[in-house]
Amino acid sequence: MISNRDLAVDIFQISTGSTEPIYRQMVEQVRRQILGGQLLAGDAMPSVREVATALGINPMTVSKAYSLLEADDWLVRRRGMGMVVAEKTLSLDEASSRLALLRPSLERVGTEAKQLQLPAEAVLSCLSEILNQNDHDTNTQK
Amino acid sequence: MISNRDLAVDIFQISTGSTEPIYRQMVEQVRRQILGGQLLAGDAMPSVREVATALGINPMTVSKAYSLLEADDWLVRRRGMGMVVAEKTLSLDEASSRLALLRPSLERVGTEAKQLQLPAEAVLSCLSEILNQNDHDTNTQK
Amino acid sequence: MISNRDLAVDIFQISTGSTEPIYRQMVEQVRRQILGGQLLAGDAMPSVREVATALGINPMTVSKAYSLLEADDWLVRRRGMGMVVAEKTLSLDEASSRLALLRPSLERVGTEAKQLQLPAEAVLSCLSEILNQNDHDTNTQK
Amino acid sequence: MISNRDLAVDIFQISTGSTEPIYRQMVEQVRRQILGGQLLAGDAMPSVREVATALGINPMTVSKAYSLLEADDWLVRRRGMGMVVAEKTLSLDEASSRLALLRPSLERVGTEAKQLQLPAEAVLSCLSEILNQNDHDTNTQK
DNA sequence: GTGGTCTAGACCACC
DNA sequence: GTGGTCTAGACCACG
Repeated sequence: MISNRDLAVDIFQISTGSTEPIYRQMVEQVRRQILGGQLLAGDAMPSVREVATALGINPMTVSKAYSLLEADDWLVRRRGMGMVVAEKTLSLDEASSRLALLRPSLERVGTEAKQLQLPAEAVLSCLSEILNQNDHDTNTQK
Repeated sequence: MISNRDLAVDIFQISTGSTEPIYRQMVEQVRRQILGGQLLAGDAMPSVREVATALGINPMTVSKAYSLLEADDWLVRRRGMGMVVAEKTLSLDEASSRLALLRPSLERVGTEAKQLQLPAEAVLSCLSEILNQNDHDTNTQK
Repeated sequence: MISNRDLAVDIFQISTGSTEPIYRQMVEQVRRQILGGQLLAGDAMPSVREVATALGINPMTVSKAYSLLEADDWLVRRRGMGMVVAEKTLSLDEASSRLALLRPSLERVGTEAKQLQLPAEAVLSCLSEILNQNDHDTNTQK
Repeated sequence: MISNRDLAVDIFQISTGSTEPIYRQMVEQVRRQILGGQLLAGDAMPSVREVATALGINPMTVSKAYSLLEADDWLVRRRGMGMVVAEKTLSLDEASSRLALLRPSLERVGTEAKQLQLPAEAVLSCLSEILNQNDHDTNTQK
């Protein structure tokens, strides 16, 4: 069995050291997981308090992220029953569409690699390694 | 001939929309270009005013970035001659060392790709394309 | 001369007794005043702190309203220089379009009047009186 | 014949999307209908369960509204017979008195119309249309 | 139990 | 000076 606490930890990977605000990290992660299909329409999100205690952050920070996601129709509020993943009209089944969402981060890597004068092969093999590691994690986790 | 204005544009790629503070973007970019060898010890940096007008940002922001770079011994202030790239004792000739600096960005791509459920091949080929494009730009630009 | 404090009081008419949250009242009022033409693209909004002290509410409440307005592209944030009315692509010059925005409130009046069994003439003459009073205020104020 | 389910739908016009709490919407609507004479002393109210299922809301919400109405002597609890409209000592036969209860909503329309820069005639004709539509509904319904 | 609102106060980033 | 973020804690509305 998976507790709600684990659910919160599973959904959110927060890095407090980043300049990216916590609430924004949460918003982006939920968006991507909805688009990626890990979070399906109707899935219940862990409650504000659960997430807050699991991640050791303030409930209002979580609430802010949830509110923004609700305002953009990614989540729906069920009165007194928490937040649920909304049914998005737009579907991004096509991997190519989802790839477009990754592009800004890839271009960031591109400029950084260029400035560091790194050969393309080195960068690609390093990324390949990271991606395979992720797959491995996912598989063993199942 | 290349004006200083062009130089400023060449060195700094600022995105005002990002949550990443402008001054930090500038600091990181100079650091990487020194490590990568685009900026060599003794090279003159464009003046605060030139950078500010070229990029349309506040001179104090540029000044802050320069001050931080000076405090970390990446730049040296030459009286009457503006800022100059310092001679760093530590060298990162090894590409592997410089690759380590790129690693955080690569891991960010990794987690985003995983959340978007994107296949590794698609991500790698897209990045490969971006890296080659950059090389091409550099070549034709020369 | 008009102080910024007066500006804040002029733009925002907050009723703390209402069930409508303060920040939402503010959002709606700014939206209507942009649509109505009282607030023009480029106009500077009073600062968060000014509004907060003028209305006697918490700065974060004002900030929340401003953030929501920014998220919906009604306001634009000028770094370090406060918020400014955005240039909306959509124009609602037509009074008929703006009337549509008033419709929910009118229908509320309709159901309430029906439940109170009030004759249409009485309701209309009362509203007419209120509207003329407003015009009068505006004229004498000029 | 009119079922109790229809009765519930007839008495209560609930908008779940509103910021106005559901129970308060219910309280206000019952009050207005008693003052307006649609609900007469001795009339039986539909049961909590009937209202809840008819409107698709939580029974506790209905119960809360009824309790508040009872506390304010608008309804009386008859053992085994549910809630019944009370005999109010105060009477608001005069339309002018009941009009006063509508005034807050009318003033809200006034401020919104002013902010939207709408001409009085347009607002009045739109409201007139709505009021006539209501009358028409009532007549044909009978 | 759920989320929402508001307050008070601290600290940061940017101009 | 500007707005932004986060925390801590109280209270409300709803189920």
